[in-house]
Amino acid sequence: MTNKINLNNLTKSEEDYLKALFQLLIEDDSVKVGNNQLAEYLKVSPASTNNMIKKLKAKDYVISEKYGKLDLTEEGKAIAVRLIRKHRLWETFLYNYLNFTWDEVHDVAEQLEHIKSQKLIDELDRFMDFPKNDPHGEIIPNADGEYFILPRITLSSLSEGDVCQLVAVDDGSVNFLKYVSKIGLVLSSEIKILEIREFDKSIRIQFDNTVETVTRKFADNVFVKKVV
Amino acid sequence: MTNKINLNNLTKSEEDYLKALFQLLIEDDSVKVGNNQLAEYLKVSPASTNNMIKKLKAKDYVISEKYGKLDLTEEGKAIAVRLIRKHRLWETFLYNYLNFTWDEVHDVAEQLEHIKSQKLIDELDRFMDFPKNDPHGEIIPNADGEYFILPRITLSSLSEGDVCQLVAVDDGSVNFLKYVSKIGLVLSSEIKILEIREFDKSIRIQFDNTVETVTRKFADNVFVKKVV
DNA sequence: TAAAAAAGTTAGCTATGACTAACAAGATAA
DNA sequence: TTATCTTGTTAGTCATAGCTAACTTTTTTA
Ligand SMILES: [Mn+2]
Ligand SMILES: [Mn+2]
Ligand SMILES: [Mn+2]
Ligand SMILES: [Mn+2]
Repeated sequence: MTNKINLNNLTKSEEDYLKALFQLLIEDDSVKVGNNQLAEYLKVSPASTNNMIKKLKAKDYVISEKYGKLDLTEEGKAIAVRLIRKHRLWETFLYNYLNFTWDEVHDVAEQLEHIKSQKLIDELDRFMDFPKNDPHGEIIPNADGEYFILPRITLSSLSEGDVCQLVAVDDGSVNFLKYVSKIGLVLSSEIKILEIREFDKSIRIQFDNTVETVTRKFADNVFVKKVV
Repeated sequence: MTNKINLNNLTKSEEDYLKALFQLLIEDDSVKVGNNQLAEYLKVSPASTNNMIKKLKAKDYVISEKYGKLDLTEEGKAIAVRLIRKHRLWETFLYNYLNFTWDEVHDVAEQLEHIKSQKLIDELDRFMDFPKNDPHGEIIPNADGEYFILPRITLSSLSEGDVCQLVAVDDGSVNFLKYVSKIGLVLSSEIKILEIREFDKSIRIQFDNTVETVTRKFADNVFVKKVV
């Protein structure tokens, strides 16, 4: 009787629900996650999530009381972290070896993360010499299933005159990523906040001798660490 | 209106059926393929294949008359060939870059061949510098969808005294492939037929200073070209 | 604190892709 | 040529995973 978690008898859907719940639980730190919120995140109906949550509770991956909020068991979390590890390793492979761009990697990694083979992911990791971060700057969970969150704040939380360094970008929107690339921002870019316009909260930033004005919504998706 | 075939709206099952039918049609050259034969090959019930064939006929990938034999349309064939291309490119990647063994690649490639991304497969091909053969010796169909069959005969078809070179092995059985590796046979091995025992058709062969006796069944799965 | 809104649940439907059991058509053999 | 076997088809069932519509519970607001 080993202690190893069996990742191999979950459907693609079950995996996606566990990963989504994990991501909602860490995003809104300590804020409870509800059924409808999960439904909206996954773009399915509340009836669908309610149904799946029942199944995942029966399998001891999810905990919740009737009409109550959702939580993951340790096993549920472990499965989610392994999926995130696979997702980010594949994104790194596509980006570093197969000429995929920032905005192209996510959708294909969404498919590749469900391939069932422990050896495949171990060897991919070794082949790339155990990368630490994915192309969007996020930390890749290690083989032991340890999940670390990059210390970061959003660009929108800074004040005029602050200087920061780009550490990660949200990879949820292709259009956003194309936009980031187009204006020339890359990981580690040093960004100075020139001006925050009170009227619409738009922000004038400077980096690499470029000056751009970006919206608050844009700045919410850019993660930085403060330098000055 | 382009001439391109849309590979992206087929389910995994539909793809597997088209590929299976293609492989049966080229294996038993010109011999007709029936519903039950396809069912046995795919290890599903005849009712299941009958059902799927109806769907594939409606989509114009398969041709057949009621109670008649099965055939693929040009479009059906093109989809099958593209799947085989993906399968063999992934096997090559796993074998050449990720330390997978001969017998390990097939099952994972069965999953990877269904990932939907044209760029992924084009770039994987380029990354490996356009390999011509997969790890079992089979020819990888090119990007234009051309399918070539390796000129070959089975080891079992040779006579005493013949000398041949191993060009491919059947990749259907893990146990068979492990056995081939264990006795030391590799692609391009030069094999001499020392003796064919009439009693049970077992064959004594010699290669690289090794002498082995193999069964007829084994020799049926070893593909060679005659040297002498 | 009662009404309204939001959140969660249930019932019943659909599609896909398996299955078994019963049946029909075609091929083979006596 | 008729009986038998093989092959193919159909009907009906199940599991998975979606959906809508109706309902219940909880939370918020007036
Ligand atoms: Mn991603
Ligand atoms: Mn996914
Ligand atoms: Mn194979
Ligand atoms: Mn397949």
